[in-house]
Amino acid sequence: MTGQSHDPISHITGEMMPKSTFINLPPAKRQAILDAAIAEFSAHPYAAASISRIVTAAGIAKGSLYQYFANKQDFFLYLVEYAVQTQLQLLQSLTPPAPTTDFFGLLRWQMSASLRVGLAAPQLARLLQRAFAGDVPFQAEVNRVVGTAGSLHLKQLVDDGIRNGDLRADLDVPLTVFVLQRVLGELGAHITRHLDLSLDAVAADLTLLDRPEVEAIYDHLLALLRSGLAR
Amino acid sequence: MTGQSHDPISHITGEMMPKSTFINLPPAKRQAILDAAIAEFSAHPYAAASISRIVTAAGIAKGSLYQYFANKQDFFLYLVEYAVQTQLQLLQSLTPPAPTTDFFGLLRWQMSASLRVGLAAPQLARLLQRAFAGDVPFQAEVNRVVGTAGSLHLKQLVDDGIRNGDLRADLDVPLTVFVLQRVLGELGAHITRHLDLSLDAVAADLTLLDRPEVEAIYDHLLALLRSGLAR
Amino acid sequence: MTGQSHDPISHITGEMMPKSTFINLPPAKRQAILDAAIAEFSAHPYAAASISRIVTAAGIAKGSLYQYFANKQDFFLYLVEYAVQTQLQLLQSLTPPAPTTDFFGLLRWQMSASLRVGLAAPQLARLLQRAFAGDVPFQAEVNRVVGTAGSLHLKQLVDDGIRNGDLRADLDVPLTVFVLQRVLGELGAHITRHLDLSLDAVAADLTLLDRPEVEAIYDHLLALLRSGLAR
Amino acid sequence: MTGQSHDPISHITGEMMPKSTFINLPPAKRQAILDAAIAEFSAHPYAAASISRIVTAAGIAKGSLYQYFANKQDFFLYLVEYAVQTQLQLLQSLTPPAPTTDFFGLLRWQMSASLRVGLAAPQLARLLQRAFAGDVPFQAEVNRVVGTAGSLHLKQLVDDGIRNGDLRADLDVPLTVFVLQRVLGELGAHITRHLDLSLDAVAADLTLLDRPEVEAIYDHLLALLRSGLAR
DNA sequence: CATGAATGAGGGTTCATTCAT
DNA sequence: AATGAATGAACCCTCATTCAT
Repeated sequence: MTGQSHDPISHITGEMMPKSTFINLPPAKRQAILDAAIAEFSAHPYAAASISRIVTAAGIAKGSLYQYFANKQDFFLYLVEYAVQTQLQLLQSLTPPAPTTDFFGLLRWQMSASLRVGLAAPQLARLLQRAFAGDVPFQAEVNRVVGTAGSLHLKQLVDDGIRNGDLRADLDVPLTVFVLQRVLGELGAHITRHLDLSLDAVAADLTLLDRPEVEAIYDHLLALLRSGLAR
Repeated sequence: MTGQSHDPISHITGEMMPKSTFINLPPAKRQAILDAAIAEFSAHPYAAASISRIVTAAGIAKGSLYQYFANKQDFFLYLVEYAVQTQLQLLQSLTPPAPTTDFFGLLRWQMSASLRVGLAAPQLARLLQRAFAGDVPFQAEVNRVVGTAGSLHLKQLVDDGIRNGDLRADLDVPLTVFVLQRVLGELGAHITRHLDLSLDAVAADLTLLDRPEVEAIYDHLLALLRSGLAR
Repeated sequence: MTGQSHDPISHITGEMMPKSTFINLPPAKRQAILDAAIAEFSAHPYAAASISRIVTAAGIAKGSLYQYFANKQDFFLYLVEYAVQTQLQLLQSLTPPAPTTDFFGLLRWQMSASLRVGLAAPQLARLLQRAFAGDVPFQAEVNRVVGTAGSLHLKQLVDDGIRNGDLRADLDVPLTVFVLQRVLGELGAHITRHLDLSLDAVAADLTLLDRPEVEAIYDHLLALLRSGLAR
Repeated sequence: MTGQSHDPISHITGEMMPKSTFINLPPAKRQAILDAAIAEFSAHPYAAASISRIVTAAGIAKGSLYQYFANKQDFFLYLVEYAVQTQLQLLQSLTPPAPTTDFFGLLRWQMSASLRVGLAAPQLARLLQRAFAGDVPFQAEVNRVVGTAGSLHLKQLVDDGIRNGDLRADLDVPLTVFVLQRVLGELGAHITRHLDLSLDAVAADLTLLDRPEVEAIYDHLLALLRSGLAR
């Protein structure tokens, strides 16, 4: 496949795709650019991230980047999309739970999985955090690119839990999803902080997450969500 | 020498306070500067916020700002501190709950209070969010300035709840504090989003929070935290 | 009050004035900037003229120019205005004709005067030519700055000529003004070309225009305009 | 080697012709390139005209253009030549005047004809205007390409007029040609401006030029040139 | 012959900070 | 103490041209 003509999709999906020139790049070069860009955009807020530093780190000419992407915003949106896709792939590479698992079993798997995904690619996670933290002047485009992927998945989980009878039927579903999102989203940060681990250390050795202290935190959190705080 | 070179000394002396010149300013002028700065730093990420726009809006000379603060970072840190103090004052101005109230009663008050505080001064809230969202290249200094104010207060609440017997004695206290922090921190956003209110509308008319739907959300969240999700 | 309040004056006067910073510059420095800018904008079309070359030639920092003018367009518009004013002053410095001179006498003086003005400051003349030659992407602003100065003066001349009885009463005045404008506007170019003079040579020594051949051309042109081409 | 470096050889060999590759192109493709280029170079000053936009609009590869033409200047010079040729062809396609017509009759036909030609192909006219307005950094080459075509024709007309006895024998011929050139060159602009017509409107409907007001302007201008301004 | 990715100098502009007044 | 002009590095982006495929 050559694909050197104009990409018909880009007209439909708007400016969130790289030009075909980037797609057709030798994988090693493409990855070098991605690596440099992810490092830069995860280390600095969007406004402070520097295209110049990226091209220097990637070893390409500045003009080349503008053959691949229309502008800084387009570039960043592509990285956001790439980060989402990569994280989804990471997620799917993990051993899924048995299909018969109940809600809290699934939630436990979800905890471990999102932790591992977040820590396996901490730069991608940081980049995505930035994309949603009001860091960018084009929040709407970010949302359009990412869609509601994250919360939709959780909503499905809760809906199924109610249907299965695992959860109370009178739950405020949006509120429940909100709580789960907020808690799961930063659970990794809590654990690393609480166990005095550095993000880098964990990223370098994910087996640090197999420690019983971590399992204990999962258990505590599950107990809290399952039965509440009250005596 | 010109430019944005870092002063190595500032790291040693730890400047985070305005010089006395700012303290001694006529209150009206001081407030004009604060207003302009808070508007700018809440509207733009730290890196994109412009000193030039601030001094223009405040009607002062650019050089004057550098008589009051060592540099942009020092200025921002002062604003963070100011925001924290102001929010604490707002909090203390609200009718406190009866001292005999139990943990969940206190928590309910806390929900309403943090919502009102966040919405009464949305710019300050936004600025603080930015300060913690990795927006700034001097995260450590931010944490040093703010201290553990927020979570300390919640820890106290939980500790008391356990002591009073309102809460289960086997709670993982740091984990519980973490959950409460995460949930309370964005509860306002969830409510405004869920009830289709705009932040500005609520900020303009805090009585919108007196609607029964809001109370219902408090109730649901309290029930969830008290008794958990399980049937 | 805070925010990015607009300067109320700029809305009225429009962006065609330098900031006061330029006005207050030491005359020598101000002139150096003007000289460098006029040289650049007369030597290159607007789009090809380089701010970088100007500041280098003027010996100032690039940022300084942006303290004086809002942007390239604003800068250029100021130069256009300056060129018009300077040429008017040059014009007024020439010995005016006796007040009783008839139309064709006045026209003869006008020929000589506009020639001398155009050649005394050939860069300004060239810059103004560019400003009207569709060189700039903001033609409307150029016209607003310059106004109808040039053609108004000629119209006055023609109107007076008709009133005095020097000219036929049935003239199409706008057409006549158009013809005079077109012919006078490039008369200097015709003369230098025809007499094999270089613009620079004439600019360096205006007395070259005192040659009888030049006077002869005036006479021929006057005769042509007075009595037409027909035998 | 990259960049906009000048090829020193091109000055010697005087490339102003397209390479044979362009001549041998399928007519449809060749015309697409010409159309795109004329649109671009008539819409933007030479320095601001973009080769990238041209190849995009023409649907060809950027490199292909450099197979046809040595560089931007060479390309532009070819377009100038093409514009001149095309306008001459347009001119010859108009009903010529009777061969016995006198000078002023021929001039009247010339007025109408140059108006129609200029308005029938306004982009070509605009491009030629730019080529002569000092828009380009290679004025000498432009003049060499176009030659003295325009003024030669007028000179012929004047010479014949004198020989026929239609014109005064003591005319300064170069001056007369100069006057006619200047007046005829912008007559279209004067008429459209004076009659409140837009260039586009006239270009779309050339019959707008058949209005009696236009004829009246021709008559006035002829009278002015024939008998002069004096009473 | 056609292609279009690669180039890097150069474009205009903004920035936080300094310092002479 | 207050000023605001001066600075020049850094910003994002565009350009005409080349050359390996």
